[in-house]
Amino acid sequence: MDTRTTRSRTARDVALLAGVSTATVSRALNTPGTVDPDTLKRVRDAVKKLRYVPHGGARSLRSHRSRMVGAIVPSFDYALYARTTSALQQRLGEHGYSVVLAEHHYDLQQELQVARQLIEHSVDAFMFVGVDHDPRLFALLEDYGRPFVLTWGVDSTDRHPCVGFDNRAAGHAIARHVLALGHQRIAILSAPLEGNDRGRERVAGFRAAVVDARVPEPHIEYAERITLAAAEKAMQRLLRRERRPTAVLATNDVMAVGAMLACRKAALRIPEDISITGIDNTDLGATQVPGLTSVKTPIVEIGTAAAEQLIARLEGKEFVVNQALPFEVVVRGSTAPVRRRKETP
Amino acid sequence: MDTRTTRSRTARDVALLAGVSTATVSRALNTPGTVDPDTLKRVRDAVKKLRYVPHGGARSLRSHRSRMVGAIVPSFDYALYARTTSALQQRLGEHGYSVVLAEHHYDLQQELQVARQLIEHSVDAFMFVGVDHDPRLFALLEDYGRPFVLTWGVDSTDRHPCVGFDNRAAGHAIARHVLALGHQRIAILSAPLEGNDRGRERVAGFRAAVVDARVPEPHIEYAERITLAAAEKAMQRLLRRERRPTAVLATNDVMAVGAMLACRKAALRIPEDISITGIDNTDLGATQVPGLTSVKTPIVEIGTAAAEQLIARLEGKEFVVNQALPFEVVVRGSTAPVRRRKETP
DNA sequence: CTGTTAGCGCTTTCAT
DNA sequence: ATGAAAGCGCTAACAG
Repeated sequence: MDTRTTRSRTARDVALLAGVSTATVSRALNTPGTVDPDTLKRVRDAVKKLRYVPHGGARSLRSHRSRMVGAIVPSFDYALYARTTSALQQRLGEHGYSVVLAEHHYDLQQELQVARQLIEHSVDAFMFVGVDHDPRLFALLEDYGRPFVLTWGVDSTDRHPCVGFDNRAAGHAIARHVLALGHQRIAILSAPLEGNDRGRERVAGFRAAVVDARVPEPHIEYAERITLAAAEKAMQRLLRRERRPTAVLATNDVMAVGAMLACRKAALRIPEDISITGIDNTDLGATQVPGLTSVKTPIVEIGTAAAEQLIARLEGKEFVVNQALPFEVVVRGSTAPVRRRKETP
Repeated sequence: MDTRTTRSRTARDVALLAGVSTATVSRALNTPGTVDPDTLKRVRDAVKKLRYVPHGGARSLRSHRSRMVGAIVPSFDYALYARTTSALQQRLGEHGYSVVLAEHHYDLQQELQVARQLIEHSVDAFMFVGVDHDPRLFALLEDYGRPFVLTWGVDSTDRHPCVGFDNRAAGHAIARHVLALGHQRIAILSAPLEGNDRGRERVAGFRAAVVDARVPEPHIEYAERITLAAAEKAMQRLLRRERRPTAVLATNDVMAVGAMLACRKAALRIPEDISITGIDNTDLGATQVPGLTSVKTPIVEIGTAAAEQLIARLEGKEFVVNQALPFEVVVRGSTAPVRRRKETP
């Protein structure tokens, strides 16, 4: 018995068995239409019999294409980017592409590092989350001629292809909802904003709406990480301040649900004592009691559209450079009209 | 300007600039200890200057190693496997490995298909979820000499390396908790069990505990998919049956929270009218009111341990073949002692 | 439609 | 410690 760790068959083995040349094996596999049906069958039988799997490395070495796409996301927690990636993978899979996935934990340096690693593994194209990145990342991609698509945001400067939605507008929309309910003492509960342009835009949208409404400048409290525990702590800090807000705008659902947890522990009633909003419309928020008012963002659609754009580009077809997908405010029980001043001490 | 899509530099370019041979460039990169410090510096400078990234395909073609590991999971939804994979990636990343991720949506045929695709992309090793797989999968892995680790379960037959926990024991433990509260009319709310040995084991554990307690055989209601909506529907079917159960054991937290949603709509009080349990101890369950009683499973630990096992094997070191990690019942407000018969019509 | 040939970029002997 | 040379498995270019 052969004891080597890898004992793969090669195109030569298949060629020998089928009585053809390796070139014909290659054609049978890649452009079956150009091969005689009889020959094709013999090759396919040989492939099956030998359990032949071609060597992608050799293929990409020769053809400069690997049929792999890299997806680099901030984090897999809370299923948000995981679901976008899942949609991406699904659509790309239909076209014979595999997806190589990596996280950078909101560290744009690490993002660059990881991208380099994936270029080394010959991925043909990239999906990134967010529009702000290390300039060296763009230089690298340009250098190695790798197409890419930025997601979860829209590039206002139109410099790079992207598929996402207007995070600022989303923040603005949900803040408008809260303002329309009469709230004047509004606070913002934010995820860390380093390397997180989505969060920054959302906060900017919140503030713009509040300022436009001539309501006092909102206090911003930052959580140390995007986790329920960190959000809860930040909310507790917020509640310890002088004048408690009547409404809290959180930059995403995790922050918002963390805020809800803090309110429960502080025996504050939602929405009677305080209104809370999230963004992203996750199951986590939707299943709370009361349900979390949030913005439904195009989580899955982004993945599908990004895949389609990349496929188009890789196949040299036309594509829409800048795609802004729609979002929608979803009102649930966590927001209500503000109560009379005297009732909230 | 060069208009080719890929204009990568090669080891030759680096060699020329550094005034050495390509062999030395290779050594400088892979075994820096065997190269003269001066030469090493010249090579490294050249690498940096040219923004040289080696071609992984060529490397794996020659060296039979790609430093990529494939992780094939059922699904990214609900962050469960995503978090395991995240831990896997983190640990593997520290050792210079990248992770290629793929889903199979509980279809073991597709799993086989995807594995073949990843072998084509030369991944060095695999992580799979669950212990039951298509026999052809194992044949393929054997054939191509790829080490693998099965996760999220333990292989009772000891045939394959695995890192997980005893799902049957987990189901048994939480069922014991419910039985100890005096429940006698117990129902099981199950995820689809096709291609899902974790679910099957959990259900088996539930049943064993119930049967041992000489309590009537539990009715099993199946959801069509692992989603909140499908779970809610299944629970509604359960509630329409003749004698409503006083406790429902769900095979995971998503099923359990879906059950909670159905109870809310039916105006059933939890836990006064009905007790509900999950498994996996997710944030989704923990943040419900009342909190979901569940089993805390080693979600992250599985990923880390799987990574460590694979690294050990890839580096030819000793490793523990069969790792069973601990779990723990977490009691929250969704379970309570059964009420007197007459109070539940 | 099919075979021959060359070579992608790298690592690995084997020399020195 | 370094270089020369061979070749991993595949596909593209060219001939027939």
